[in-house]
Amino acid sequence: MTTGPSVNERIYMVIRQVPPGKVTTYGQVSKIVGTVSARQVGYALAAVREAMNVPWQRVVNSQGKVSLPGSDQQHMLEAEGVVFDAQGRIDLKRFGWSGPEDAWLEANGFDVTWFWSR
DNA sequence: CTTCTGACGAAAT
DNA sequence: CATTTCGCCAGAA
Repeated sequence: MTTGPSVNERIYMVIRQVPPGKVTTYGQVSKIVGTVSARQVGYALAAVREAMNVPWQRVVNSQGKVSLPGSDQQHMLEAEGVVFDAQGRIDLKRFGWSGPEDAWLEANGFDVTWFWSR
């Protein structure tokens, strides 16, 4: 039997696909990975360390707000070109990530069904 | 081994 | 709009 990537590793794989200047949400990542809840994505991000090369700052909540008030998350995103409004929210229509390509999903063992039902 | 705790989201109330 | 409920990974003590 094959021991594939752990749940957290799968979550990191997806987040690493988010390009600079774009953001994704916990809910979006959970749907792409397919087998995890948004909460588990939060758990995974909490375990991220600098050496993992995971662009954790590009993951915001469904309201378009940063998850870590008081951190440099907002500044890091602004440095990539992401704009925040007066309420500290990001316009997901403009900066939201479209998601990985079907080819990437299939090449990495992810299910593409989430894409069909969007 | 057990218990605790953390970067969320959607629906119901 | 505020609050509650459930979902159930991984590391530390």
